Amino acid sequence: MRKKNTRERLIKSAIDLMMAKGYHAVSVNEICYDAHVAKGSFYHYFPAKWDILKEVIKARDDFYKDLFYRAMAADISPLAKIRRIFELASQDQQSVMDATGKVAGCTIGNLTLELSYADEPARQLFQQLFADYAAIISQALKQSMDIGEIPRRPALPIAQAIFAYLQGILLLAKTENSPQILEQFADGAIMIAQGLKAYPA
Amino acid sequence: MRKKNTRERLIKSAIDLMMAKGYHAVSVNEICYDAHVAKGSFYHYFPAKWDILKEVIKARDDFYKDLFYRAMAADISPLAKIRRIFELASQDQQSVMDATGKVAGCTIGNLTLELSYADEPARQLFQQLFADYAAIISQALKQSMDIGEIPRRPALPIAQAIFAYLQGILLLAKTENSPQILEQFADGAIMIAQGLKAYPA
DNA sequence: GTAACTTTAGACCAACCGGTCAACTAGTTA
DNA sequence: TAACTAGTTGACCGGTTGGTCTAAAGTTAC
Repeated sequence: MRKKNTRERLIKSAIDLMMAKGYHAVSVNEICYDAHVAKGSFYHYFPAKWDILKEVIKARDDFYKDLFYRAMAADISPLAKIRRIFELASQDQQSVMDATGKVAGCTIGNLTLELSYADEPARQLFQQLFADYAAIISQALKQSMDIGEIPRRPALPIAQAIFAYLQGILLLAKTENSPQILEQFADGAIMIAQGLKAYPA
Repeated sequence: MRKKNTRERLIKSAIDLMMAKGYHAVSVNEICYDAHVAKGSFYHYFPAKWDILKEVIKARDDFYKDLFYRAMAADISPLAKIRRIFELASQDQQSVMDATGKVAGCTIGNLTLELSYADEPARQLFQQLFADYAAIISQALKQSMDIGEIPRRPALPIAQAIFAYLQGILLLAKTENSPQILEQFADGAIMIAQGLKAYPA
């Protein structure tokens, strides 16, 4: 048969389903049904279920990195860029909610919680991704220090704290099923940026 | 036969396993095996798997509420009480790590992410629990305002932000597999307490 | 036209899932 | 001691899981 976009459709279905329900709660059959693909085709493209999970993580990571970089590229003050991350995340959650009726939270964070206890390789992968996001935030913090917007001090731990705060607010938005919460609580990140000292070495 | 502590053993095993692996990833068989109980006995005490999950949530909620109240009861400044929550959480994660080699994170937060998308009653339960924790933190914030430690303003949203931050830091501690992170980043909560304004009504 | 190769299809597999059930055991009461 | 009851057991149920496999269909090259 024609070598159509079967693989892409499978990945798209896997993304949609795993964003909503996580990894274990989504079955291979379910992905295949959603993508209108037979099971044999699934295993033609992916050696195991784990392999499509990697694609899901990659796709979501790309999406979030783009979101972060969009915030960084805005022509606003460095601190406002950090606030912008929360605003863009709020819009993202709003669009998911419009489509599904539910706030899904951050797929990366969700999968981290689900997998990183039992699956050490997965934990290390997520650790790396977290470090990437913190590094992006760290850039904005350094810019902010350069222009005297906030006091100069080690930026990375502050960036980690802000990213953790973002994840916590995403969890809150999920339990409240309210995307606006991300905007409402964005100021917390600014407070951390302004006030948090580096943690003791 | 003797009406021993079968029920309690099942609950204990369920707590241990679900703290580590979540809900879906733990099977009834696994709980029974761990508790040295036959499957029939499980369903003698619990109508369904969901019912033992409720016991797990209740037990962990009791534990965390006790942790929060211990922090509140300490003879220290209100802001220091909030910091104390992070210290106690750090000790808790450390003890879990000593026993299992892994940081488990907050069971309530973990189960929230796993269940609250597909299971609306569960989501509402977690929403209530979150509100309870925020209410406790809110008390400390009000005390802090009373003594002029922080500026007076609506306490509840600030408490919500601090609780969200705690959850985010717990996620970070889990990905880094490092309990100390909770202490290292406790200051972020103080920054939120000092600086965050109430969100727009 | 046909050979070689890729893609698709779904029946099939052992293992496991949550849950049921009838038989059985032990302690309590009469 | 006989009846009753609470507690225990594991075989068993239909359904689903992740994953396999063979055969057919589509595509390409000669």
